[in-house]
Amino acid sequence: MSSPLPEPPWSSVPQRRRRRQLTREAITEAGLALVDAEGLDALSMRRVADGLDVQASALYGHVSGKQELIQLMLDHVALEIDVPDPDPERWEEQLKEFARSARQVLGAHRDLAGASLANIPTGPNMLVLIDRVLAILAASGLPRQAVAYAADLLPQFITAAVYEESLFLQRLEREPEYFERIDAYFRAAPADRFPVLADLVNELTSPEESPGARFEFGLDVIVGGLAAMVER
Amino acid sequence: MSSPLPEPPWSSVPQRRRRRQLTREAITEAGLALVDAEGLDALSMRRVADGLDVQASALYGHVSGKQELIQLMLDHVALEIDVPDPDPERWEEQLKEFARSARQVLGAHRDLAGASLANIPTGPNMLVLIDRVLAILAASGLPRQAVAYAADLLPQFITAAVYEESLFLQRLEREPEYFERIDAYFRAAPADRFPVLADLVNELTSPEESPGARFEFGLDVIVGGLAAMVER
DNA sequence: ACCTGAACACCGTTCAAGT
DNA sequence: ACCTGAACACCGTTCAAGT
Repeated sequence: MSSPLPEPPWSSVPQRRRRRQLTREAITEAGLALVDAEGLDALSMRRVADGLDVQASALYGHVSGKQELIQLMLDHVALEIDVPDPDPERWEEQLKEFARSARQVLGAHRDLAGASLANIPTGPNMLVLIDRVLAILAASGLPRQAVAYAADLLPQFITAAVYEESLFLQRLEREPEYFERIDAYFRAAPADRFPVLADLVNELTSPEESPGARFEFGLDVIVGGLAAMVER
Repeated sequence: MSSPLPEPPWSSVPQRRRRRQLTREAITEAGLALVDAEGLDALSMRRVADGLDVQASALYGHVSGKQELIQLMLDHVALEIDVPDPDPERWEEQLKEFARSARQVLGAHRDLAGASLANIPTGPNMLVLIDRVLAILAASGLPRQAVAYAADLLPQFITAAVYEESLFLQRLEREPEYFERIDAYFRAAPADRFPVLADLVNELTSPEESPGARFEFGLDVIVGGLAAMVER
């Protein structure tokens, strides 16, 4: 058998090399880039692989599957959320500061929040986040079981609220007349069959008077409800 | 050409006829039966069609697609949710009665609640539901904008809470040792890096002392938070 | 009018084969 | 050790063709 010929000098050109080594981090960031660009529905192992110039099956050497990829993405994002160090005098405002930071960070990744609802995140960064939120709650004077439940309720509210906001924004983006359509739908509800709805149609359909007013309302309700439970 | 032969008497046997006419209602119920049996992930146009002994493409003569099917399923379920007639003296307890009924009805259909988060339902039965919940809120003395926002917040809480409960139950069903795994995971968190979490690990991992205690806590927080906003 | 059959453009995941 | 290529068992949706 003849020895293989040496590679001619121009042969290295066509094989465009991958920009970076395939790692869990690279895969995670490619997944986030995809969600940022096109939303959660577009997230597939095949398209993440495309973004890294590899075959989908190559990803399985680094992550166990789509579920783990989503967990890695959520944990990556969790790192950016700010939680203040506990100050027992200001626990209510501090919970709101955490919630606003979480809303901003999560909201920057389209409807990624939906993945957080479907797939309760438990990565290392998420543990740190929970510990820091628990610290604020523990300084509130709430009973211990209430502290534990509140650490579940508040993130659940944040995630659900951000998810619905982002779905709304995404839909508006893809279908600019969407707002007018649901507006018209509510206004078309006959007052004899839907008396209260008809009476409140302006409040139900009017845009938020300030950005995040609806989110701030939910925050006021929940933090206010917790404050009412503090034993005095 | 020869005339076609008459059908022999035994030929009608093998063509097993469909049990009922294909209608939106039949499709909706087949979808619910599938979700009840196997959960939201198993819901596909092809499998719904299988359950009705038709091809998937046949469904598109009755519903515009999977999104509309989900809307029909949610609206079908909404009909079963009880909302009391408004009594201004009891608005707080009445909101809780609605929430408990919604939890029970939604929770009976596995993780269908997830579809309600992803796909904000707006069918006719849902409109009636919103009108009736708004009626209770309108009798509370809350400001009008707060009434409108609360009619969003409360269902959002219910849906998110039921969704997470059902995902947990579903996971327990498929992986009976799941509870012990997350239990061990939380207990393994080192106290020097997660001091508050380690301190509260019993409260975080212990099962609910009574069924729905976690749901009732969220309900207390939200309804209590709303009560604190009533102008007096 | 309503359903079938085939097709199109996708999925997640596995696994033998290559290098 | 790590990636490719091919395969398996699925998706939602469209559309010409049948009855």
